[in-house]
Amino acid sequence: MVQQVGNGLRSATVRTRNLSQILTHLHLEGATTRSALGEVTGLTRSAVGALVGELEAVGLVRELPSEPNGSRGRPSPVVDFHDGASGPAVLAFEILVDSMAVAVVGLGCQVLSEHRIARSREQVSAVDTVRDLAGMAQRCVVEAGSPEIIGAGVAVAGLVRRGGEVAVAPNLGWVDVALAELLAAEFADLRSIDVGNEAQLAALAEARRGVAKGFGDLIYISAEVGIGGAVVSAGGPVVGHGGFAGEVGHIPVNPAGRTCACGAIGCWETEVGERALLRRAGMDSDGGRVEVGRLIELAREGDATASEVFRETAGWIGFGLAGLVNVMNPQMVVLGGMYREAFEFVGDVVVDRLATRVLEPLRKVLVVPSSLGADAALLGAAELAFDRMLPDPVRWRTS
Amino acid sequence: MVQQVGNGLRSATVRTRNLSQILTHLHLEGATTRSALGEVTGLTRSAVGALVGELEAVGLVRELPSEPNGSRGRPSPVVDFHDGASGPAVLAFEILVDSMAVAVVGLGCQVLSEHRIARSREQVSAVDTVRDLAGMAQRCVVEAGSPEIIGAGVAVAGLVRRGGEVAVAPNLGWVDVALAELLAAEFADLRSIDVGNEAQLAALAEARRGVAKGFGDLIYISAEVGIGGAVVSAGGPVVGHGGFAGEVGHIPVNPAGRTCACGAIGCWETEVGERALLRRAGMDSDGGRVEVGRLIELAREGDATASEVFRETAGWIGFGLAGLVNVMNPQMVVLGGMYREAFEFVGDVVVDRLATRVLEPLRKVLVVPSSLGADAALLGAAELAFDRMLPDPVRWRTS
DNA sequence: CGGTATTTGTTCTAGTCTAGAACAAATACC
DNA sequence: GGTATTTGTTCTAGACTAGAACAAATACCG
Repeated sequence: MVQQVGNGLRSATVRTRNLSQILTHLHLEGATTRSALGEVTGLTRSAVGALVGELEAVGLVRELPSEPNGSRGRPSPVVDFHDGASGPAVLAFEILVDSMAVAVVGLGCQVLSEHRIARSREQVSAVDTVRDLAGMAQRCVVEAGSPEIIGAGVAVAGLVRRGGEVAVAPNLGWVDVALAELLAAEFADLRSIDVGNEAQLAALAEARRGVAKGFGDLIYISAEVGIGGAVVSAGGPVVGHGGFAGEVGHIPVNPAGRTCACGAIGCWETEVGERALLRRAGMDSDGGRVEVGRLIELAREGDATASEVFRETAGWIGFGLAGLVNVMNPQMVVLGGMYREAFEFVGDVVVDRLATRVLEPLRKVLVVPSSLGADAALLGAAELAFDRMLPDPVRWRTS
Repeated sequence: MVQQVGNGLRSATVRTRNLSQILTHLHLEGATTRSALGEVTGLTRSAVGALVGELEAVGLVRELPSEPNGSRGRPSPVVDFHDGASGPAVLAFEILVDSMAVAVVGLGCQVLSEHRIARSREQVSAVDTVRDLAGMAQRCVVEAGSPEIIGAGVAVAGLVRRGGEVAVAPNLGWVDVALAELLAAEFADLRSIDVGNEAQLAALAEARRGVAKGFGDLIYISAEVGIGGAVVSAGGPVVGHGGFAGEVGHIPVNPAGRTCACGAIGCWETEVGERALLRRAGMDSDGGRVEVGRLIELAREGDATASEVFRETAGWIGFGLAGLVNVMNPQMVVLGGMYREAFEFVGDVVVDRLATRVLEPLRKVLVVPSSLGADAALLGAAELAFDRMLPDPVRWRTS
């Protein structure tokens, strides 16, 4: 246990934590009654009343008039967030290899507006990317009704340091990009800008609002141009010392395998990446998302070659996942990106492979497609932004 | 973030957390002054005085008279634990394939007495094992001066469920053993008995008191009969959904490899386990610890074959570790067991292999031998026991 | 339709716990 | 011996919730 200096508790801490617990519960679980909030927190009715009163006073929540609910006793009023632009919101940004997205998101992860654009895989500089995002963001904010923006989160396809710099994003052609600073220059009023890796943020979103909600231990596999991943353990992200955890594409799986783009031989990505899939199908390895879509369509049409390609690839997916499952002991593996699209052609083989390669006590692991799909990383970016405010919501709101 | 019901804070929580923070700090960092405890916690002198007073009143700490320390100002008294049997202690048990150990351990992980015995690899039943441990424990307690025993921790070479049952320990021949219950039957007065995997507990000990102290993200490799491992992330253990995380020996590294004892093909253990090492050296694969010791001696004497065997094996160690490092992004990898003994013959090659196979931003990872050595798991078991009491020490002490 | 039962909101006081001021004590320095 | 500095002790103020008492709002029952 890493101990932090200066963490002695005091009355003010009590208040702050209780306010945070109530707001966080509403953020994750949705509107609920004051009475239920008492049960959730274990606090008395008077304490909950005062805490909700304070959150309401600073405009973070609203109390709806109580209505009869068919049971005896005084009905309890419902505590909810404000609709739309009446409450605070965050900006969520997503920068992938062939697309960019911006959303304005309110508490409860209410998407107030969202814009997504495709772009070519030609590598665009960070400066140009941020300029484009700024334009999209302005339009998004206006379209959302110009809510108060309290922060921003950014999901990037690359390795992101804890401080928010993009150390390297090979498929974007970026090295040592201070992305948070570039965005801060465009959005001078933002109080916080946090940057994270897209797979880690997608995992965060699936754990809170997607297929993995309620699962404290999971692995998320992001299969876009590269193979990325993320681990959630005991409800929290495993980011590692530098923030770079999750590079599952570079797990060595075959000492006699192919040379990877990273320079090593036999990485998992050389067997299950987009290029590997297309190569195995005898298609243009550089065919990108379009060719992958074609392959999926061929498989849906019953094309034997396409089906066999997915079967073989699924074997390798299972091969690499077996190691991850043996090491991390997750409840669930969530497949995103192209393996979410192709889940029907790979799911069973992956499960079979895990059944033979994972130790028996660890074998009860669910393998599922992402439910948030293309929005996973964007919602994760929004959560990242909210996580700055939720620990001390009233202070954030009043300063 | 997984939210827990009933976690509202109140005045009593403030007191409990502050008492815990002080005692935990002393447990991990050793005796220090009241004034320094004020700096550590951020609390006022009067608050710290009252908290230390309460810990002293229940016999958990003692305040040594202050002495001039050469600087101006009133010297601050030192807060320390009681010596030896005057303070509370825990029982630490360790059950490996060819040895058993028991220790009596006081706060601050002061080993008051320790007994360790070798035993054959013939599989001994859990019931017989516990009976033997009970005898050892009684002798240990007496030898330690019969301190008050407040709990017990057990490190086992096997897969341990969160609830403390040994799901399977292949090398012990155990399946579904309720070890905590067996021990509870022998030690009716114990307030708690917690069981954990030996690699996870060794990692805990190294992170708190060993070579990895202060490192929040690390990987521990236990190389005994089998290859086990553990991950510590952000200062906390990664145990996974069922508590079974860390089975690094069964990471698949070679699809064309050998059949593992677990039934799969190409597991890491088939290339870096004890039997693999001995096989590669042309020795008796069942030669065990003695033959490994001989191989190390041969290498020390300059035997070219022995050195080459270690070099080749180190390549495989690095091959598998590269995946772990890419996924977990640790600051440090700690090698225990036989690779701690043989570190001088494997360390450099492991580092070289990581340098070529780990992504550049993740490459700054230290590879070091365990400093706690054979005691690591035992001390980890003691920490496990203390972790039951430390969150609410006064309640533990007075009820 | 009035009385009863139940559940929750509001008001208020009691209690816990630390913050911080004021003064005391114990040192080193001049 | 006086001054400066640091920390301990004592005490009151303030923050915050616990919980009692009463009020309000419902459903149920005869």
